[in-house]
Amino acid sequence: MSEPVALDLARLRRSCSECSLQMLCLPTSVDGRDLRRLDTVVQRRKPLVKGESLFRSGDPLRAVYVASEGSFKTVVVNTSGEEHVLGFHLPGELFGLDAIGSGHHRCEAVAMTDARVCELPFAQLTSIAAQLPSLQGQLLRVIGQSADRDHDHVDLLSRRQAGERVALFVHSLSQRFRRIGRPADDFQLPMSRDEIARYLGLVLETVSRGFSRLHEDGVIEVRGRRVRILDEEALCLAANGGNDSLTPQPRKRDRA
Amino acid sequence: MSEPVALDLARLRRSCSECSLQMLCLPTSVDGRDLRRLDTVVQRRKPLVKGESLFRSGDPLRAVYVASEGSFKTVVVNTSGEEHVLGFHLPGELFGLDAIGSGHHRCEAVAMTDARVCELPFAQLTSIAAQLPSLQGQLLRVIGQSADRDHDHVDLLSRRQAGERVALFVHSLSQRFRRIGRPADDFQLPMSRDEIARYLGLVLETVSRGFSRLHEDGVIEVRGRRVRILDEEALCLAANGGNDSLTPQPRKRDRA
DNA sequence: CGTCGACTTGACTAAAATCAAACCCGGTGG
DNA sequence: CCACCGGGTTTGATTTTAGTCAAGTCGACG
Repeated sequence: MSEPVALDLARLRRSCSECSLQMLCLPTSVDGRDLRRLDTVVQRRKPLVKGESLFRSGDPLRAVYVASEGSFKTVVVNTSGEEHVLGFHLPGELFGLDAIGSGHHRCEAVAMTDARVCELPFAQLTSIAAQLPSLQGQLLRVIGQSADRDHDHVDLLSRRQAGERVALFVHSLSQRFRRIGRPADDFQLPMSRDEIARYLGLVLETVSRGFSRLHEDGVIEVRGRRVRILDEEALCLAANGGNDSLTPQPRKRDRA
Repeated sequence: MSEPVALDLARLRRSCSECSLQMLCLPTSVDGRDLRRLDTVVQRRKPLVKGESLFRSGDPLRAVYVASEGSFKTVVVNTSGEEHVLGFHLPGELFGLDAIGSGHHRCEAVAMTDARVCELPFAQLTSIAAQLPSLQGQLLRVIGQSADRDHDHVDLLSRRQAGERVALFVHSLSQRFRRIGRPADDFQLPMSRDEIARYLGLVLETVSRGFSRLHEDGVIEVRGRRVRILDEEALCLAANGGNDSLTPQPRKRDRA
């Protein structure tokens, strides 16, 4: 009975090895038949090119998604035509959950780079979850984690100082890179300054100045979208309003 | 077969008639035995006095809550000691879902007025949901709606102009009052200016000025916490950056 | 090698935070 | 009944901050 299970596990792990959904796709206690059934749910999708939309505001909830390659942003455009970025989604992070409440997507998902996604049809997912308690639990947890990210976003937006927002953004992005198994102190930003700005509730110039400031304070190294974290502790400090000490007086002081 | 069901429904409806969880507690297609089982989950809790906490940051997930009387706020205090308000919870609105992702609460829930809550132990809720597909669906939906509220909050915080945030806040609060069966154009705010400010990412003086401005523009009537909406359309307009037209030039113009 | 888009930097302006003073209102006690 | 708190709120004057406008710079790509 455990022979075919091992095979299925190996295959699934191979296809989703870097995926945040491992814990969703591979509940700890499921037998071979369940696993095989689960396997049928995950669908490969054709690749998307940079700028292409995966779903749009108003689309009915069909599936939730995970990028296996590339990154996405979810955005809303308000009545005045401004675009707000609700979230960034790195490879391996689940997104598209925004439609669960109403049955329709409230935002648009756009590929920030060429990308490839796995699609999990929602109806099938829930119907299988109904028969598989461990999957139900995992599903709830993953949804909850997505809500946690929204809370982090709110926390970010509530910071008064623009510099704090930028620092916290860099730091949390770093953490997320670590979680998906990539270097946390040296990475390439998949998004533009403008997109960061629309995520942080700032304008792009202010974001740029934030990066520059962190750079000249020796906290990070920035060249365009390439970021390297030199002093994580200082970064945390800067994210919590502690960077006053670095260039304290606005008076004519070079540094230290 | 339909006789005993009708009785249970009547009793449940009576106890939760104003409750947003009606659709969770009363799935459309459940038989009498299921209903009775669900009934056992909901627990009445002793009343809380103003300022009392229902749960604190770090507490393990035990239950989710609905106030039957009174209102709550959920807050986080960051490292610098500032308190951010993550959400306001009117009677009938579900809260406490923030712990689903990690198993621990990430924020603190405080009664803004004397209050009374219903408690839904989470473990029981999910185990029953596992046997009751319609309840599982309702549970997901309610969680999704909670995420929708977070998105609205993000949307609010992304607005550039302080006036827009205040206007949008008043408007969305008005909608929520309507949904719980209270007058949407004449209500008492359960929270202070300071709490609103911490929710909107502003300082209390700015919030106060926002209210005053809406008042003198004839959009709402404000006296302390009493709010009456005079012109809903103008309120929506103000929430979307359209109130420039009311007092356009900063030059020395009295009004119209 | 030139062009274009993304990013940086600077000077100025608009907006919100801060600091500080009144105000209003509900409650208390003379 | 009225004087007097005291908290929450409003309002005003000033300072700080981020937004705006406008040049530049950098780098990728044809």
